[in-house]
Amino acid sequence: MDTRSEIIRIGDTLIREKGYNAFSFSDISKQLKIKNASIHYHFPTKTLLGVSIVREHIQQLEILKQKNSKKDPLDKLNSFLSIYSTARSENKVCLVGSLATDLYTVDEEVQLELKKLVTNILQWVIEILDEGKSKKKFKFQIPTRIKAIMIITNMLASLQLTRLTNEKDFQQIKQTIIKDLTE
Amino acid sequence: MDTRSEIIRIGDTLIREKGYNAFSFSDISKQLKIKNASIHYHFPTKTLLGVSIVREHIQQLEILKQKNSKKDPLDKLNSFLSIYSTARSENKVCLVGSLATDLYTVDEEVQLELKKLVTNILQWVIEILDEGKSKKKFKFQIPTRIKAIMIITNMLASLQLTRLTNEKDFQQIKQTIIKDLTE
DNA sequence: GTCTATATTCCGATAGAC
DNA sequence: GTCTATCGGAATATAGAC
Repeated sequence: MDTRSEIIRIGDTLIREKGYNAFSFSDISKQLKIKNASIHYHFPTKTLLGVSIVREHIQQLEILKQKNSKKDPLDKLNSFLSIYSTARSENKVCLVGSLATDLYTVDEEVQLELKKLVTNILQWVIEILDEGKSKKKFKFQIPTRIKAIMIITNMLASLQLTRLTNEKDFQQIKQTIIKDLTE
Repeated sequence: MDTRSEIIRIGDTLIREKGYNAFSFSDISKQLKIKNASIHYHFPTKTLLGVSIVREHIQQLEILKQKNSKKDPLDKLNSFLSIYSTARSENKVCLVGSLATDLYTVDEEVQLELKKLVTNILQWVIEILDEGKSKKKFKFQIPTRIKAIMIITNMLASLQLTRLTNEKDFQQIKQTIIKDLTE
């Protein structure tokens, strides 16, 4: 893979393992076995790297949406929830959760890109829930936006909380979300 | 108030506004208008300050539990949820969420103290839910532990997510949690 | 595109005077 | 308990050689 993509990949991992303010260009350069200054060639500032990492998530989400566009609502929901399952298995939190706690320490460019990501995620989950409801696959009584946010917050914070409790809790919560919608 | 308590109070605010790795002893000393070295007299290391901040939350939780011990389950639940409402109104996230994302960058003493706090929070919510169910005040069909975690994750992540969406979402989620349990 | 070398700033922490 | 002064280290970032 090209160096630029590798830097984004490693930076993403570091943000989600340790947090934005805890990782340095030096952490990345050691893993890539190149020097600090070489990272700055690809990303002159940490802010530009941060924006690129968030942008990568927006692009990956778009790809996942496309892949699922012909599937039924339950498959779409499972695809969405699998994002968090993958993170859980790697003991990472999600990018939104990690950057939200550090929000007021990152430059405005990163904040704005993160808002775009959140908007896109929320929009997709709302679409999935609305489609599921109109096709009689999902049942829920509250506004779709609130239902969507409550599913997202369950998953987002489960990644954080089950670092401190029990990994099994995460799987049960995921199953409960699906059961709650489909029964 | 004594300097030691003020340091804990300011440190707590900084962790929940900006994150553990983004705040420095210098931030605290500027606010208190004393010098950096004076902070180190009260807390020789950042880790000791971190542990003291988490411990303060454990103590405040215990006080809140005591205050509510004679009240009915719905009042207890409202008291618990009000912790997050207060945080939301100050645009802070909760301590658990903030430190969970930075978990692998803090010393083991802080991690262990945070686990104690999480255990205590979870235990209290489980007690409230069990009492509410046995007194026919609350209805829910899933294991109490899972229900408790899902309520906690809704609130914890709402503080983070609504930094990026809309503050009104937070209030609706809180109301939905109560409605879901009581209807 | 990667390197060496360096500038600058900030951080956690300590010694010792008052 | 607070101060001045300072150490050692690490961070972001840049200049210029290869």
